[in-house]
Amino acid sequence: MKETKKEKIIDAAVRLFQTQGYDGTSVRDIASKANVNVALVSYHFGGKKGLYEELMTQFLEGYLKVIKGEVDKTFGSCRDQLLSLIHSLLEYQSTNHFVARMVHREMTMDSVLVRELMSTYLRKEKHDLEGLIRTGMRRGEFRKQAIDFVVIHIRTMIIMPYQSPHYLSELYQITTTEPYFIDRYMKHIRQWVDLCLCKHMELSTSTSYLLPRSISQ
Amino acid sequence: MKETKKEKIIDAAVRLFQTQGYDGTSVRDIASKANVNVALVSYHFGGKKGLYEELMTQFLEGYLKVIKGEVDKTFGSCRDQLLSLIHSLLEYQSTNHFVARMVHREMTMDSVLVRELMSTYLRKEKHDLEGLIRTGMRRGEFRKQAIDFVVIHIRTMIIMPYQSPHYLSELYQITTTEPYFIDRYMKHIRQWVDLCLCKHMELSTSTSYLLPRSISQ
Amino acid sequence: MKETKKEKIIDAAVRLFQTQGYDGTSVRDIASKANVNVALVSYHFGGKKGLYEELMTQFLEGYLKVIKGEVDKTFGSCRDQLLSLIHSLLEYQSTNHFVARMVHREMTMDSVLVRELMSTYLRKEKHDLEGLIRTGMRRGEFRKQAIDFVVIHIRTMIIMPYQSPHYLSELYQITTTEPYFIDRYMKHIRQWVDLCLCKHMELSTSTSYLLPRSISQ
Amino acid sequence: MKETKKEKIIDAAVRLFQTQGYDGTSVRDIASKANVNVALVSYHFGGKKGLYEELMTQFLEGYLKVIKGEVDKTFGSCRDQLLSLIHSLLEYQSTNHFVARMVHREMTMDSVLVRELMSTYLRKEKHDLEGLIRTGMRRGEFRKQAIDFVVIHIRTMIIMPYQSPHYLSELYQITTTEPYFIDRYMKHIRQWVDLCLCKHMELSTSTSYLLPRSISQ
DNA sequence: TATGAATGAGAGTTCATTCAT
DNA sequence: AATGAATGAACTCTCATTCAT
Repeated sequence: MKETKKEKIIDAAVRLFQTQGYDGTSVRDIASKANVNVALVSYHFGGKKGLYEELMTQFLEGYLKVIKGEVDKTFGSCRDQLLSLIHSLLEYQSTNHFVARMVHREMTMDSVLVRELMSTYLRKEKHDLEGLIRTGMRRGEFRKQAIDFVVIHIRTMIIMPYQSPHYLSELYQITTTEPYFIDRYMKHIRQWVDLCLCKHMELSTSTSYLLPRSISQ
Repeated sequence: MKETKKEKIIDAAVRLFQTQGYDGTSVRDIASKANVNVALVSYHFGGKKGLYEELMTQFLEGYLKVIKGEVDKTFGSCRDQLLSLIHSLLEYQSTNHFVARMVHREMTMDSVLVRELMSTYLRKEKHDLEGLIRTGMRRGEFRKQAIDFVVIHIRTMIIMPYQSPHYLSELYQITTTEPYFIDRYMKHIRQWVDLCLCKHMELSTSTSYLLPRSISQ
Repeated sequence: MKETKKEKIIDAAVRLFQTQGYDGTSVRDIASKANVNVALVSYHFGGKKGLYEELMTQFLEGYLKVIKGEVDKTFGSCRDQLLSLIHSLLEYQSTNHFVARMVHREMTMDSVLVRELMSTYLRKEKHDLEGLIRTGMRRGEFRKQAIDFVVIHIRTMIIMPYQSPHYLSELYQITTTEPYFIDRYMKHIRQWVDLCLCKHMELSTSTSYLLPRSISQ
Repeated sequence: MKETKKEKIIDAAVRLFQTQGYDGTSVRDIASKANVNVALVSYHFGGKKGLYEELMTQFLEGYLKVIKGEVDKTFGSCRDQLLSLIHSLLEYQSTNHFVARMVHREMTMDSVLVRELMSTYLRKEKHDLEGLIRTGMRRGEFRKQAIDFVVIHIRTMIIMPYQSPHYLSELYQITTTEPYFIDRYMKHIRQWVDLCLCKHMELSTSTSYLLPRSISQ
């Protein structure tokens, strides 16, 4: 057996949580989709809630790690760093798109866990994004404006394709997992960054930013 | 009794669905919060599902009606019409912010109902938004660019404050229901419209668009 | 309105009890089939149980009355009287075949009511049937044999077509309500009476008994 | 534990269905009579309906098997074979008298399941009984007469003691499960067969038919 | 006489979890 | 590590009935 039973449970859970939500998915659903005994969920994860929390934190930890990795890089411009960060987060979510979707939906719930996760993970995300924008403004790269809405706007753009993929695919036949989606979407984002965020004179001259080869436009 | 029991049920349901999600809310929760007998939910709405569907369609119908109302108005510019439309939709959601939040979350589920609602309601929303943008481009008001992402971007901005209000309030102390939130948020959106959507020369000259007094900037 | 609402309820109840049994039929079923408000059942009959008991006793009272009417007639022979009695009971059940079916099924339940009805009604039926058979034996018309089984056998034959009409129609395409069924069935019963009950020498001579014209063989 | 919990459920269900009917019995009744958790009924039988169907089909399958066993035997006369068949069916029902009573009552309902069971099981019963009677007529053992009513009559006699045992015990103090009941009842049936079914000349000579010792008269 | 709203009780089923094996 | 049996709690919904109108 290639995949351990524990992994099979995770895979099944992710897929079901993503489609039906946490409360809409039963342990039996998961077990039967994973071809595994029901009791195993409790055995391996200490129950449905444990499995759920593991999925949430794993995703968010990876998410944070991506941010940290990008923030630690040295870039010529804040603009390029921001675009690289956004790109990496899109790729991370694309790789784990089922979990991503699940996490984004569950994060709209009003529970103790969600509040905790926000404090633990999203606060860091907020902090790092704000730091980046603030630096850009200080350096004169970005236009001065209310920082809150800018950060929120950026975050919304990052998350949207994996929060409403169903909407995109149903109404626009856009599959957020297909190879070139991120490239196309990045073009849109880059435009936003250059027009809305950066100071205007620079906008026509600087057209490229450094990226790993694989995601070059 | 001022509020009929049927209305009390709706109010309770909206509040609970919004916080815990549809599957996370039990009929008994609703009934007890509404100070009403459990059986009354089935009596008035034909069950939990019926109540849920009524809430969803009611909200979406009202949403569409707002769009229709705005599209039928005559404006000097597409820009002003777009901004007025966005503003009205924000106000509509603000008035029904509990339902709005519930609907936006449930719309990320993968169910037959959601698919139907998308076809019935969101397809119209998409159609009208696209029409508006396309007209603006034809008239030379808006810059030519991929229409898909533009529409999606606009929709995302409209919806975001009521899809993730919890995030905003928890991390930014932004209450999306407070009186001036819409004004502040509109300023941000207007900036986006002028910078990203409109052709640049005009951007510094036209600064106002017609709105009812109450929402003047 | 030709039929009063009370009668409409009775009709609907009879049809439903007959098909689904008492416990399998809800007051709402009855009311909706009768196009009548649910509360009317309680109003007119003091509840589902009251309606049920009224149907049961009405049928059984009529049943007893038929027996009494036949027993009081004067016949030349016990054989003819027995056959006339059987015939009348078949006709009575045929006229009220829905109630008949319902009563016969419900009579196989084990409840206080059933026990009471047995004591009140079926005991009389038993008494009269036994009397008739006993007289026939005393007069030398009927062969002497265990009276218990004979009476039970006769009763079973009387009841069978309305206790298992569904069986007959499903497997034999015999409709127990069609005009000539009773005639055909009586021929069978008469054969049984003549062969099994009567002394043999007489069997070929006496061939007819007095009946209303319509059911003449 | 001698009896498994599954068996305990079956026993309790049979007893309750028999007394109160299927619709009159609740799963909780069954579980509490069986000293078992309510959920176990759904676990083992997939719900009340599943349990019910299992009981029905199990009984009817056994019933058919008895018929098949008798039909396959070789007898000197059709009369003896018929009597042996009837005897075996009485014994089978006597052994499972609770289920028998339940099945016979439920078979008078008008449901999809009943229609299916009739097609599946009772059609075979009808076929075999008809075959036996027809052979008897061809061989000259049985008097020629309408075969339908004969078969129905026989079936009615076979079933009656277990369809209306309550009637018998209440009004006649006849317990259909007591050891000698079948013997006494068989005497009555044999009389019917000899008088009504067989040709008359033979009736006084042939008085016995081969049976296993245990049921010799 | 008739009704729609409302109710408490109980229906059958599913839930996540535990336990002995 | 893995399982099938078993459980108590909770689920949604329907039940027959009552009540004010």
